[in-house]
Amino acid sequence: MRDLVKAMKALSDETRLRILNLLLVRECCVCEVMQALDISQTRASRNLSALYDAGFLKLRKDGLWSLYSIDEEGMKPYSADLVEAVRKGLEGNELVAQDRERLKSARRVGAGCVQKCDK
Amino acid sequence: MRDLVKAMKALSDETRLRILNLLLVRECCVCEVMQALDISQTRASRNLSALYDAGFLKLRKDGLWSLYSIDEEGMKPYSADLVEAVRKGLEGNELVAQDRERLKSARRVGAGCVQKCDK
DNA sequence: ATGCTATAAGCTAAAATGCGCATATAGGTT
DNA sequence: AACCTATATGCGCATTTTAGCTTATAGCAT
Repeated sequence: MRDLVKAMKALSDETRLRILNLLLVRECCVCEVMQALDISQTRASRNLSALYDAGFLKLRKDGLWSLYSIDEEGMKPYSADLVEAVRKGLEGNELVAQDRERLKSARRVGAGCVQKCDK
Repeated sequence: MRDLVKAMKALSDETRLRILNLLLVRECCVCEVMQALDISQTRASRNLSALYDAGFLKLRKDGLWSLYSIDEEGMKPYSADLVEAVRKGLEGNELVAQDRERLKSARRVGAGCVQKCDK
């Protein structure tokens, strides 16, 4: 029950739903999320952590980068249903479409991305 | 998006998950929920309203009683998925099993139920 | 009409949450 | 070594949420 409530809480925030939407496209590092959603580093990192703690994401380190992606295999069965419901619920939404669009031009290789992008 | 967040928020609370669990068994009035979960009238009423506002429930009035039930037909497709995920997520949980058990002895016909049960 | 009952709603305090600022950590480069 | 960069975290504050107490509303009975 505790875990279920935690999972639901993780999904009951617009920023985190937008992040999940990005990760439904592909694995992302924190600074790509910052760029695509146009949010601060703190905000991106904290909300990614929340989704991770709730069991939706897995984390892979590559040098300086933390690469988050949806943990298809590892997550609980009901969590997979929740992700599917989110996917359905976000379908046709204007904002998340823009986020996906911006993700295309987001770059992991940017020098000083964090300092430039943070607000 | 707003609606999806609202739906998730509605499900990100233990009391409301327990209420949903009761309604998965059958239609309930507020005072049956009070009895089954052993919670106050205010708490039962407020949390039922939250689930209703989020689009999960329908309401039927019968004299003094407000009868809430899961709005299978009326709810959005993704909401049905969410309810299914909750059902799965609560499976085997001790507390919700007890709640279901207590629901069996909860009575809508009790005289002065609210005054007696409230805490 | 009055009285009783089930539910809803206003007000309030307590608790939880979100996020910015600053700082810490850790991997990379020179 | 010193320095830069991506990410994580402690702290504080503002906002939101929860739930109790009280009161209001509305249906039923007498």
